[in-house]
Amino acid sequence: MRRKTMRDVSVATGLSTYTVSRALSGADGVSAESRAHVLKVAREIGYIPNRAAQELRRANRDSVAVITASTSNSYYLDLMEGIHHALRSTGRAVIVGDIAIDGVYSAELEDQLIRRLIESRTAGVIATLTLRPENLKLLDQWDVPVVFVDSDPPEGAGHYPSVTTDNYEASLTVGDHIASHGYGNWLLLMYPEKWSTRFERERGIREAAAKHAADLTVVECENNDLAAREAFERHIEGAARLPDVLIAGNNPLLLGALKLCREKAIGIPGDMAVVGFDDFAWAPLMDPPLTVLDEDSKSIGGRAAATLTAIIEQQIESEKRGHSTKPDYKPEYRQQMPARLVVRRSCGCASQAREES
Amino acid sequence: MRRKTMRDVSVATGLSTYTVSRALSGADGVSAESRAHVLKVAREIGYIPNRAAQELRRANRDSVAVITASTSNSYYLDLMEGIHHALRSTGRAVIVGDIAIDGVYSAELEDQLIRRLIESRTAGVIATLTLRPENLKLLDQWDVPVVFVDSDPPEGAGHYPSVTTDNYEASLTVGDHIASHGYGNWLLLMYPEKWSTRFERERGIREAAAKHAADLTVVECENNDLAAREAFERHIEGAARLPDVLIAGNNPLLLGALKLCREKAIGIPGDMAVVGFDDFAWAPLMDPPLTVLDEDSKSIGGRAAATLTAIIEQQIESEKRGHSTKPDYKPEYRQQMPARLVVRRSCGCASQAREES
DNA sequence: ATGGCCATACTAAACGTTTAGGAGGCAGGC
DNA sequence: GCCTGCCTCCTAAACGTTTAGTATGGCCAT
Repeated sequence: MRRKTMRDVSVATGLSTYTVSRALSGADGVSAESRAHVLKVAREIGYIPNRAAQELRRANRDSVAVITASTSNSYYLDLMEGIHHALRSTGRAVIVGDIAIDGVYSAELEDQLIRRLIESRTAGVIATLTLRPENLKLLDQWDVPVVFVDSDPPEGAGHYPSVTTDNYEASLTVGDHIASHGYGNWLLLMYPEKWSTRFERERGIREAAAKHAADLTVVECENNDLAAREAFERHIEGAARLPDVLIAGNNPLLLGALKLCREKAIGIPGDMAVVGFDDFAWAPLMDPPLTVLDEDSKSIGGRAAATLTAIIEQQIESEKRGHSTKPDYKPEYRQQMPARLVVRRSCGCASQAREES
Repeated sequence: MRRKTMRDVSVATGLSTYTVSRALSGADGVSAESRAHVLKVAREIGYIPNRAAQELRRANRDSVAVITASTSNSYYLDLMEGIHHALRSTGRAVIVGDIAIDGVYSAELEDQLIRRLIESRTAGVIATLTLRPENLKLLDQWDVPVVFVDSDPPEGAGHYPSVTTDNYEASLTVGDHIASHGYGNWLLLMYPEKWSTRFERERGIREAAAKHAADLTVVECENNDLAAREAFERHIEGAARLPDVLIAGNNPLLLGALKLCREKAIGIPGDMAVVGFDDFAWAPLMDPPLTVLDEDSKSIGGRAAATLTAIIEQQIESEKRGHSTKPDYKPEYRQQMPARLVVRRSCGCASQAREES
């Protein structure tokens, strides 16, 4: 059975493709009867429009891309849920582009993906990591709006919208809390700078350490649990004694470190306290329950998607009026969401019993 | 700056669009010099092809969609990683369509998504749940191949490819293991039938219970932790005593049940043993470490993507030869992957010490 | 010379929509 | 009767590619 085109509907109804098009799209210039007739016939013969043709003709872009690298971190799930949820009502499809190979970021993949997104005239991009400046420039040339989520634009592109946790504030909170336990020897386990949340998180912890006169060591490793485990092991083998407290930069790193603790029978919080970033479903059930800094990933994702949608809509509007078609990045699109310290027991707090489930 | 089209390259090189097209696509019929010249000029003026036009003209579909519902289950992460990994080399983009609203499957959303996928002439579909028969028929009419992953085709569509864990075998293994502990009173907590893995899992457990003369109760709840918690609570309130062992149908349900155990101070495995389906990163670190049936989600995802790719390629081949363009579903595309019981301590096994990290 | 063959390149017609520019008909006001 | 304005609908030209059909020139064998 040959695919039905608009011409088929046109022939079957005896109306021109003009009328069919207007009827199906809900535009005016068509009588109520004609419209009803067209809709009926279209349904009967199983006509489904061809988006490639639509897009070509009206030069409208209608899907949104999310760029991720290494989604092994479970907070991506919430982020994605937030994004999907917010985008649902706009009718835009979500294209997920992962630019990591076996968990490691690849610049080449990033270039390929960006090119591909431009080829398919993507309506907008949500980036979960800092993009290369060349690629950002390319997207700008093609008027594709970009919103950074839980990450920042590259150096010198500060006007781009971004939705992040207020990581600096958050880290200060973490630092203050562990200082309140009297720990003087801190170890911060951190992922690479490619994920730019590192800057503010590290700055906050450093500042808190200085404020509370604590010794701070920062250890960097790749963004996955195996690397974290190894880096942590190397560190404690080289050190005279265990740190008082381990601060894990995110979940995969926390996992790696805890695996080593389990293996080496390092008691938590007895031998060493532990604090992490990003809450996750199983944290309250761990042994001991983990104290973590919770960011509301779902809201962050939703907010980012909503911001992107607003920019796209505004762009479409101004295009209609013949104005510039560059995305309009308003300062208020740079948003920081508060985080919340979820105190459980791994930090050394006694029996914070049952907080939220 | 106006967007560059192929015509611009044509003018700038003094060659026809025919030559430019062939040069860029790497087809023959173009001299080496011309090709080099075209490539150089195209790069210089910043030409990027328009996919809508390409797709329209060559009627080729080139992205692949993954249909999910409620991705709160973390095994989706591995599944997706496998899919992305396998699809990377094919150059096909991945479109993720989530058809759940606030964690609950929506048929209406399914219909919308399917229509949209046909509109954009998607090359193929990976479904993580059983689709509605109407939608499957629609996809078939439009020659869009579908592969089910960790789920089955609907009734009467048994010839569709699917990649699943051998859930029946797996459940028998689980049943045998818990029977070996001497438990005689089993509780199975299960998600709705919309996720079709339920059938085989339940069948296996039922059969094992019968074989070992154990009492089995099956409790159904929505596919999320809150619902599981509530259903489990209602059950134990209505029952004379705790079951000897709780078998959780998947991770979210396991999480919900464990939360209640923690709250009610139900000791595991002392008061009640626990076994789950689907391993996850934190399971070995739980208190006690969880005994679960591990399915290799990443491989399953990869296998499904590879199968789909094979079908698509074959379809393109046969189209070239003017043959039928229906997807060719070979029987061997129905694949079952073995699962592996990861014995830790929640089942009652003593100190299975340190298995894989 | 002539014819055949190959490599290279061009022209123009698609692909399936949307939409600018009109055409026709009808109603109302002069 | 004629003009004007308003609906409704049509014709035909885009949108940016790919490709069938064709042309040109060079080379080689006859």
